[in-house]
Amino acid sequence: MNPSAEMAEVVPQVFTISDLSSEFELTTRTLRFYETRGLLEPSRRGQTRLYSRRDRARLKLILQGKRVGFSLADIKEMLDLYDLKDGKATQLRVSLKRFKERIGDLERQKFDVEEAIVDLNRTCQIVEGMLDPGS
Amino acid sequence: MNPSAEMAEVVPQVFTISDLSSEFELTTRTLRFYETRGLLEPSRRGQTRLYSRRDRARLKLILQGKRVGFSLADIKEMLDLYDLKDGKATQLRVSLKRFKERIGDLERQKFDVEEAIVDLNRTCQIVEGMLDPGS
DNA sequence: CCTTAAATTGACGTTAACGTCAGAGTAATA
DNA sequence: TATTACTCTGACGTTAACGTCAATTTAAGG
Repeated sequence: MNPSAEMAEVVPQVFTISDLSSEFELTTRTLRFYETRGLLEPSRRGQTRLYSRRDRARLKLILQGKRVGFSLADIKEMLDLYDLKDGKATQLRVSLKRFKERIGDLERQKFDVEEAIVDLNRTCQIVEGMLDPGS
Repeated sequence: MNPSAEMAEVVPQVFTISDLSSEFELTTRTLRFYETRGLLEPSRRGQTRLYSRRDRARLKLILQGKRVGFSLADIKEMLDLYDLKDGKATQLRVSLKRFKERIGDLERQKFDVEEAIVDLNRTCQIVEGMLDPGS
């Protein structure tokens, strides 16, 4: 009745919540939180969550998304898109569009940060001038 | 009894809350909020707030601080430092230190953003490869 | 003086992404 | 089997920087 999980399993096929939390340095609270937000849906053995390798892969995608600044809501939408197996190309195109938009945002962000740096450097020079004995 | 404010005042000496809110494109709520946080303390005519040119100057500093990413709490501390007239050089040195720390933060931020951009560009290329008719 | 426009305070709401208990059940180990 | 060690759910808390009423007061203009 359960063709998998009864053969040899040298490589972990399932993970507990603390396996994943320690592997990715997240709290268990975070993993459960992601679940309530629909980003993960591990199976259960009784009450206890069992994460599959697929769940783990999704988690990796989630963290990648976070690293580049997507919100959890954005990430969920994109993950959901990938789950729709049909029209895959369309889904990819949708995500691609999002990615490029995000790159645009990031570049604006970079610009702002650069401006702020210039600004602050200028201010520093002024202040240093005020502190400078020669004047 | 009031040596100023009774002579010629071609240049506005006082500002209402809406003067400042429209000049700097803030809501009046924001100005009152800054006051509750101790960033501003305009005088009153009855209940009504009257902002002096000095208040306006402080507001400018607040907005500059915000632009480069300081929190309101940071800004308050620095403004308070400037108000202590003695040991001015020391105060300046303190602020200067803050500024440089902030520049460090900003540079790290810039680095992260750049990394994210690279990351996303890589991902885009992969996805584009998947969409590309030529395998 | 009357009307309308502007100002006031206070209290509660918002958003994101979790943190922090609390109380209770369950799994692994000696 | 006892004792840890882990897990579960649910509810409320947190942080920043304001936004959004609501009920009143006050100011300005004709």
